Amino acid sequence: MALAAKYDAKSVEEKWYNYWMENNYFHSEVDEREAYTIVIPPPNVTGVLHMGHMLNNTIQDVLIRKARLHGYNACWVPGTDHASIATEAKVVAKLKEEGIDKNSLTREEFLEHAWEWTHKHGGIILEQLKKLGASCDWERTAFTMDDNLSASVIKVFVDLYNKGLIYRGYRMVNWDPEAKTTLSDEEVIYEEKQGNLYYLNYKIEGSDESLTIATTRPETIMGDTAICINPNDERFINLKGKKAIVPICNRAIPIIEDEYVDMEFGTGCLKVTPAHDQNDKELGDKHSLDVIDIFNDDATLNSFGLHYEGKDRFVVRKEIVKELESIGALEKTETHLNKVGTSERTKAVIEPKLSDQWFLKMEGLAKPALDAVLDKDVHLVPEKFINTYRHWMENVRDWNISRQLWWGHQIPAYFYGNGKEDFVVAESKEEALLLAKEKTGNSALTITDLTQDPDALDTWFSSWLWPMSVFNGILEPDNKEINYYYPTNDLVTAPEILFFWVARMIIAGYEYRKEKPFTNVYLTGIVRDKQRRKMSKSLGNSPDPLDLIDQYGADGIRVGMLLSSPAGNDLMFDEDLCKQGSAFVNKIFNASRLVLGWEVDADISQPKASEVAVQWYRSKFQNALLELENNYKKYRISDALMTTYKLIWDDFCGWLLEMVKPAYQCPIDAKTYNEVVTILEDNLKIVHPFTPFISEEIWQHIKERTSEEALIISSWPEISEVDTGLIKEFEIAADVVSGIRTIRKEKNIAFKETITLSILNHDKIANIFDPVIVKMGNIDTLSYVEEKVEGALSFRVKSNEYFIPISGAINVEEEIKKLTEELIYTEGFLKSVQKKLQNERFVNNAPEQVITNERKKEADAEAKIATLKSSLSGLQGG
RNA sequence: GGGCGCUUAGCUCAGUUGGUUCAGAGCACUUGGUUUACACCCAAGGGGUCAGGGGUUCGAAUCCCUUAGCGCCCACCA
Repeated sequence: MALAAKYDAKSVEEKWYNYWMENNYFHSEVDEREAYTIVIPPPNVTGVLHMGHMLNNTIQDVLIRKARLHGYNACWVPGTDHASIATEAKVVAKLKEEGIDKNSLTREEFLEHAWEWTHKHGGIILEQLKKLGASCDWERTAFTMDDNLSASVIKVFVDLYNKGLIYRGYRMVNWDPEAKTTLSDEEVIYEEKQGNLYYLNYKIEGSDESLTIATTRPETIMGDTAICINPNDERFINLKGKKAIVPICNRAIPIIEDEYVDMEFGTGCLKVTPAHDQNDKELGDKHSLDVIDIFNDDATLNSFGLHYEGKDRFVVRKEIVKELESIGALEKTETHLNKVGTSERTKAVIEPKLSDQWFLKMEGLAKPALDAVLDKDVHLVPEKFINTYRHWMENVRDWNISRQLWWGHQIPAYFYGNGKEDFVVAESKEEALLLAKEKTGNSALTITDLTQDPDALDTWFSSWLWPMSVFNGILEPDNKEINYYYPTNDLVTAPEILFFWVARMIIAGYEYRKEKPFTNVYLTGIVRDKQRRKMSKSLGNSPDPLDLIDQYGADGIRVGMLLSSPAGNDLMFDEDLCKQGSAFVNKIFNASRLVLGWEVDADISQPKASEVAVQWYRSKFQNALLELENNYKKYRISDALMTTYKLIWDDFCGWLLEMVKPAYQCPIDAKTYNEVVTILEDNLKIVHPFTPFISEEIWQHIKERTSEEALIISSWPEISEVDTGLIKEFEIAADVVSGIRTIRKEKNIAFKETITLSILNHDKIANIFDPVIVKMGNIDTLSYVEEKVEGALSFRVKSNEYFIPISGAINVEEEIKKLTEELIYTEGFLKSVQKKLQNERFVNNAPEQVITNERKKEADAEAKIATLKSSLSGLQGG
């Protein structure tokens, strides 16, 4: 069956994806081959594909397809993440639309809605990945809340608790009043915002004096439990030991002294609100101050807020400033730039809040994970991230792992009483009961006396186990899959989650398998638009990936995305890149159509030009294979693509096919045809990771193939020695062809018109590619001459001269001018080389190789100058 | 405030340990061509003081110092 006149990406892509699926090529089972494993960074279960996913997963697919071709047992494990806070927020919003308030539901009822939502929207993103061509082992699709993955999480929690690494603490945490949960430090984004610094007067108890403090948060004065000054501050000596009266609430609070206070900032007087500021909390602990929490969970004021009770903190801020002004307590207001923490998910301004939370001690755990990266046991690509990683790991703080959410893994802690320590941690409630009985000595306890901690675990507390839990390596640490697939090979992810996820996976890997989870971490950049803005839903500057696939084809997008995406550098996405990608696909298609459309005649012998052309291309191909190996080894995927692109576009299409192409409507000899088809097949193999669909399409068109012979499971071409001499010799021939084209253009000689070429060289050795020159230059006779050809146009390649006699007058003046320019340039060049060689210090210090090269350059230039001069004198004389 | 990185052609980027004509690639651009696979084509061509300044060296895009601009990470200054 001949190839269609036009390439139809859509039907071809669907056809081959189905074929691959039907034949189970993506599926991997443990066998005797070496494994090559990638676990997908699990996208949010209810998310949709965005450009970042496109880039990320294209790279993973390139790597996995290449590994598959290399004969590895390639396994790409797909899956999704329950994304506790993001998903819960979506479900809450959806319920709200239906007029249902989350608080009116029981946990069980809410979870039912959440599961319903998950089943409805979950996995959409995985279907989208199929459109991209992702060759994931779909039978292994995992979800962080699958039974065994959940059990793994619980088991790990219990284990870490028993090791004393998980503890419960009353701490200042980041509170998201919108989602009504705590956040880890990493989930808080600090933004610089223009705010105000308010100067407030506090009266001194029992006197007419007052002091002035500066604060950015006047609404928190109801929570003030002290004023703090620096003991060395002479301005305030008279205040020592006295008390100040908080305006509005008229409460007396002590004036304490601590060197923590910066005498230069504000007024040198600080109000202390231990319930709502980390530093104030520390001061409070140090000086045993009262703690007054004035906020409800939604950041409205509680009864301590007096007449502001029930109002939002920002409303109160405005109103209280007015009230303070009216009673003369507001000294002045200054604008002030400060960093405001906001929730990564809800964008709400974070409120520091004291509460009981679960923490994981990180310091000891982090050590092996830090060493692994520093020792390059785990290799970060690009390496610039090592520094960032080290900095974080050396300063790692305890991880707040509890969230006040329902959607997720419920913390396996069971309370049997109201005391702070009245709980046990166990994998099941039954087990918990036994432990509780043991701990309390109260054998009368029953299961109903136990209440499980309502909090859920941070999402990352499940994803940090991902490379192990997808192979069930936590529950069954010795199962054959985990032993076979782990450690995985490459992880491809965004630098944004280096700490959230990558670092923690390394930590978990060493803790639970005494081994790294992966060998290489390829960190992609952020996909931005042409104006360098991050692509985001809110900006509306992100194209819909599926629309792009419709328009340019999946192969086209894959190429487009990879054309400009060096590791760790952001990708400036431009749809023109996709155009270039689909143009490349089109080029492959048309070249194949040409080759496969040739009529073959077994009786014609192979032309010399074809024979040498094929030899040359094989060398170029080998050379490209070497380059590709190097590119892939360094994860320079864009470079690997460009190497392949140029090989196919320029060398294969531009040169090889033109050199072996038979005359119009003439058949091709069988030998050349077979060789070119084999070459085409090799090309398809190396381009397959980038453009899986078109390559499989052409591959299957070349001949009938069994399911064992599909391109996707064929083999990467073998590397053999490169004939660099052949490549160099060809370059000379190509230069000659180029010289001929230039003359044709200058003199307006149509390609159809044949010309005669005479070559004057000193050793008279014919270039093996002369037949190519004849064909590509449309030469009627090519001959070697001993003397210059009079009245002919000429050009030089290296020290050879090429003459093309032209009927009709040649412009002597013009020729002289051209030759003179060339002469001047060459002489200048020679001079600079000679200057170098005459420099004693150069000759003494430079390596021999460099000097030899310079001498060769000198000799070449001298020879060329001699040729040019004799040509010139010939012209001028005649 | 601390740390890290970046700045090379109109755009996106290469440029290994300083050394061949090293100032490159792709795209874009200009000019010309095309009934013979592809205008998603072919050929030829223009275009950069390698951010500025200083230094080391026989030799610097490459190493060192410095200035400017940009980006990222970390940090509790009210």
